[in-house]
Formats: sequence, C-alpha cells, structure tokens
Amino acid sequence: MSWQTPEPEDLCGISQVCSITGLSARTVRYYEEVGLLPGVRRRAGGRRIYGADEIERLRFIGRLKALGLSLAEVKELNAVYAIGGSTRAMLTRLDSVLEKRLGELDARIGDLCTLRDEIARYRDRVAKRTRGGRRGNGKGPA
Amino acid sequence: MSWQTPEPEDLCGISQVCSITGLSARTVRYYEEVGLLPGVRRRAGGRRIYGADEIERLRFIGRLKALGLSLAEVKELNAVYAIGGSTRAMLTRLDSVLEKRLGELDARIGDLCTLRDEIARYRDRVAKRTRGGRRGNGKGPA
DNA sequence: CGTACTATGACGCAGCGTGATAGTGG
DNA sequence: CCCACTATCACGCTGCGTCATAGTAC
Repeated sequence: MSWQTPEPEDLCGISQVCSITGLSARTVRYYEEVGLLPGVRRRAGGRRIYGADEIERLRFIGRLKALGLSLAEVKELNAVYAIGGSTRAMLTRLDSVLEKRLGELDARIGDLCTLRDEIARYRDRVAKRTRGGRRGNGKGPA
Repeated sequence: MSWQTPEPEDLCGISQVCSITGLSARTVRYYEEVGLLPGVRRRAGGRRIYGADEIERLRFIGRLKALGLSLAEVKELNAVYAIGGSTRAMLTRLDSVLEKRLGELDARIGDLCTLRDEIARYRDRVAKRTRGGRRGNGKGPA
C-alpha cells in the first residue's frame, strides 16, 4: 500500500497563498514560471492549487529575497538542494552565498557613505554658488 | 553681420567623445535618444558630430549620474534649466534634489546595515544547523 | 444568471550591453 | 578595394506591475 497523499493535505487557491505569503499572484505565478516553484498542480478548470509544500517554499524564497538574494541565487540554492538532496549541502552553500552577500553589502554601504559625503560637499558648493554673485553665463551648469 | 559659429568650434566624432567622457557610444546615443542631448548635428553621411557644448553636457550628466541621480532626475534638471533659463534656478532645484537624495541615501544605508546584521544572524543560525545533528528531513529548508 | 476570481499573453519600466546588418570615411 | 568606424534596429537582462481578453467557480 503506497498512498501518494496519506493525509488529506489542505489545498488552497492562489489568493489564499497570496494572503499567507504576502506575495502578489503575479509574483507567485512568475516564480513558478522561472522554475522556482515546480510541479504546481491544477484543478479541472486549470486553476492552480497549492499545498503546504508550495507555501513553505514560497516563504523560504521570500526570506531569501528579503535577505537581498537575487532569484538566480535562490534558484541556485534550490538546485543545490535538489541535486545534493541534502539540507546540509544546501545550508553550506547558503552560508557561502550569505558570506559573499555580506561582503557585497559592506562594499555597497561604503560606496553609499562615500556618495553621501560627496553629495553633501557638492551641495555645499551649489549653495555657495547660488548665494554668490555669478549668475547664468549662457553656457549651462557644471 | 551675424555668424552662427564665430569660432571654428572643434568638432569631433562619437569615439572621441567616448574617450573624453568615459561613456560608451551606446550610452551617448541613448542619452540623445531619450532627449538628454538634443540638437546633435550630423555630417553628410549621417554621422554625429559633437562640439564643446555637447561634451560639457555629457560630463555634467556623468557627474549627476555619479551622484546617484536617475536619468529622469537629470532630465528634470535640464528642463528646469531650459525653461527658467537661469543657472540659479537650476542650482536651487539641484540643491533640493540633492537634499532628497541625501535623505534617501541615509535611509538606504540604514536598511543595508539592518540587512547586514540580519544576514549575519541568519548565517550564524545556518552554521549552527550545519554543524548540529539535524540532517535533512525531506521537507526542505526553512 | 451574474459576478468574483483566475489563466494566459503581452507590453512596460531603467539603463544600457550586445549582437546583426548595412552604410561611410579615408 | 579594404578596413575601421558608424548608424539603426532589435532583443536581452531583473522582477515583477498592469492591462486586455477569455474562461471558471459558485
């Protein structure tokens, strides 16, 4: 005896999934379209039905996205998981991705701080010129 | 007597402009296409020719872009300049745009720092789970 | 029967990169 | 005539939002 669904498995439609995950229907369908959510089942009329698995995966994707990962990175993690079949392998990979992400974030933060100061200085110069005597010279700004 | 070009005006081709401004030919043409660089002249064969004005404007655009402004914002500044005709008016507008930009940057930097810490914590949890005894349970990660 | 939800498809955004193809300058 | 440079499409990328149109559930 081998059931495919030992439990009734509470299924729901896309709008339920949206309210649960906080994602839009477009986003959920898009994730499926790009292969992040494979094997979504349908009802007779063609409507999608989602089980706990799909919701779980969507939440996982949502968390990774909130961590700033691109869909390509999420896909890669899923691939690692699918191939290795091991959560441990995926977690290791996830760890290295997150480490890389941390480095990038530090760099980006540094860039933004530099930019911030640069803008502040530029703004000072602009303010000075606005108050100063030099009016338009017909040649445009610089 | 009213010359249109009192001075010979040193003109050059797009490749010269690219090496001077550091922009790609595609970018220069794109800026023209979206209206940031109007009135570019052509030679007989249809090739673009650029004078000091165009180079100046491209450099200005480059600076604003380096300050993190979008092309829409640059366009708006140019429009303000074109309408008001006054450098002073444009500088005032530029100042407010830069101020807004500073606020956004501060917010963005704050977000990124939060994200950074969040990732670091998440990474710790992942590391613990990887070292810990719990292997894959067939339900995927979370 | 209506009406709310859904599926599919396609276009749109920023800011160009990257070809393909054809013409031009020297 | 050759070769480098150029012009003009036009599609690709990210991550969906936003119609339009048609079908489905209740």
